[in-house]
Amino acid sequence: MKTTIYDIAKAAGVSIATVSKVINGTGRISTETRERVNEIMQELDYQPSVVASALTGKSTFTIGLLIPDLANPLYAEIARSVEDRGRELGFNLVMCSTDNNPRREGDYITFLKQKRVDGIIISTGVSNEIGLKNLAKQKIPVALVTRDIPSLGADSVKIDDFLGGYQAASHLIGLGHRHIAVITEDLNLNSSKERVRGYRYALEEAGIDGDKQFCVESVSSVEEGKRHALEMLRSEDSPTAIFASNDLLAIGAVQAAKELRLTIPWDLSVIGFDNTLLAGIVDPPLTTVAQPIAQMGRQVMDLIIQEVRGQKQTKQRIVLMPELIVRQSTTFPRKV
Amino acid sequence: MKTTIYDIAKAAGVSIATVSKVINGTGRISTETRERVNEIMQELDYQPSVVASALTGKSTFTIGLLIPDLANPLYAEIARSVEDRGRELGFNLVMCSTDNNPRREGDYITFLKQKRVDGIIISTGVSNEIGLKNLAKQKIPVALVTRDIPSLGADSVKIDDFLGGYQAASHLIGLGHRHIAVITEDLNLNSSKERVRGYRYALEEAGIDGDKQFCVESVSSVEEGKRHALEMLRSEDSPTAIFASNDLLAIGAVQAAKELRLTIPWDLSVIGFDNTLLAGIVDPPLTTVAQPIAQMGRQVMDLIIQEVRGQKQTKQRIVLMPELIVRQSTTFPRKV
DNA sequence: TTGAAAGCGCTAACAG
DNA sequence: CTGTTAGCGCTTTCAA
Repeated sequence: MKTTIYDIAKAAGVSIATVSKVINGTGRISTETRERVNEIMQELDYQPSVVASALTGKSTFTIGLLIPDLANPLYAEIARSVEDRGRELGFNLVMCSTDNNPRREGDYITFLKQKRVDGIIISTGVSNEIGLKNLAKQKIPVALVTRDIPSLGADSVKIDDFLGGYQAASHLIGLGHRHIAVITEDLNLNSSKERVRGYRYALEEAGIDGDKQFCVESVSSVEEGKRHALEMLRSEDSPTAIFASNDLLAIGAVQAAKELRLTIPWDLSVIGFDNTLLAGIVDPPLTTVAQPIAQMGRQVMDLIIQEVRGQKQTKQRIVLMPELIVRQSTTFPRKV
Repeated sequence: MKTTIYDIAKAAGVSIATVSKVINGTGRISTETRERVNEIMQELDYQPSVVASALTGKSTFTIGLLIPDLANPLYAEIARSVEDRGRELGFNLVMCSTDNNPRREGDYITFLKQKRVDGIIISTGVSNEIGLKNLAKQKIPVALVTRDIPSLGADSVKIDDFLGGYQAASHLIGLGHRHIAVITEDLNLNSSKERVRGYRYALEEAGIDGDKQFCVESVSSVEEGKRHALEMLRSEDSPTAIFASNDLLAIGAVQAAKELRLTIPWDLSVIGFDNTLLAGIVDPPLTTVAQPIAQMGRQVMDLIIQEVRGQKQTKQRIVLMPELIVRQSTTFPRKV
């Protein structure tokens, strides 16, 4: 049998109440008994059950994290930073990869509710908002990273996607590009939409007709990015630069260019988004718009824990600035 | 207040025992009452508390996963497949990135014990074996992926690392290489040791003196791999090929070669290990030894769940075969 | 400073 | 087929 608080109490010759108090540092206990109890707990390798303690109304000390796909480096990196901050604060993370599948999302949310997690962090794509609103109604703390759902009124941490798109396009325009295509992830995502909007804004500012540029929506994967890029590059008026709304797609574009024997950046400039591990590894290294991933993960965890602890009166929306990282996949256009 | 089994019982005009039975499908309940109870649970959006149910001795339906680093694609991919199988079976995963830090490992194990997880899957590096043996003593199911600790006698799923190393070296030797350096991860890891052993075996078989080859131990990262490769390549008798014990290190080697203006594979062949997402993305695409990651994740989860359910009498060690994936980072040596 | 006892939400005999 | 009841391990008044 697992050793319980009763075993400790008996061995120490005190009541379970006393043991409970020394565990939690509550009430007033004589140094003497405290020490004795502590020793005994050590000896018996006693681990208080958070299951039992949670049943009495305390925290479960676990947070759920919903992301599209753990195998996608962006989300793995986010998860890692969230996990780290959680550990520092004494909370564990249960991982939920949804593949942006609303059904799976729902299933996970149900699981998490049944487990009575203290809060849920959401970074997943096209959330079934109904489910989320329900959470809010049930007073389960929710926080968003990487995205925001304005109508939800939840804590959130994200970058200014509009600005990111703007920076990317401006960089290209500054280099002299006038014919800039975009491959974007699902436009139902606010973040994607904003990135494209920023891009368009930069175009307009430069007097370029945005409507005449290629703009395709793509599933977020290297293969699909490649497929779309190939199509673009094979067309009559192929672009001199491609702005991809994330690194995966950008890498697809790079591969497409190679397949067509185009040299990057001379024959084609490519700019990505996110600055994941991958961006530094492709050849040539990818110019991209960086999200401060580590910081974002840390901050959402902080937000949600504050919420859990009831230390917060107001929700907050934190917006961080993206940063253009210039590497070697962009340069001035060779052709006019 | 959260709705409880009592609320349902009252609303349905039955006892909580009855409700419990319909929830769990135990006992004999009339179709009529079952339906009524089910309806009410729906209406009230009732979620049975696994916290409470766990306290009565049932499962917590959560498994802990210890890995070195979630941000490392290999482990992210493993985690993903473990997670997927878990979901199918009704289990959640709590993520623990240890950075191979024994202290952190210990902390996580303590957390997991307190949460009363049903089992722990371990893929982390230099585990403090004492902690693990303790788990076994406390009858907490443990399973290993990617690695094995013979003295532990636990379930495990891994590939034949020796064979993998042998395949890698044989491939290179077959191409005509005679001067093959190796950059390996921490040799305290059994898997690394085996890979190197396999490599040496192939060398001997071909009558090559293994002792005269470079062999450096490196921290597992692109940067460190690069640093070591640079050193090798700058030396007098630089190798014509490098065998790296994982893709990260291999990529470092690729970058080193580029920095020295060596063309891969013509001036230098590089072969990696693991076949992560990265292998297909570097330029040139990496020849590497693949681990069947998805399958491994699935199988450990299966093993540990069987253990949890008490459906197993004997532990088992599952050894899968690695597979050489030839891409474009290897060819015959140009220089003699 | 300590302890007795009620209760958290649910399961599992055991009775009816 | 259904209900009563005694726990599961811990927290928290409330007395002592």
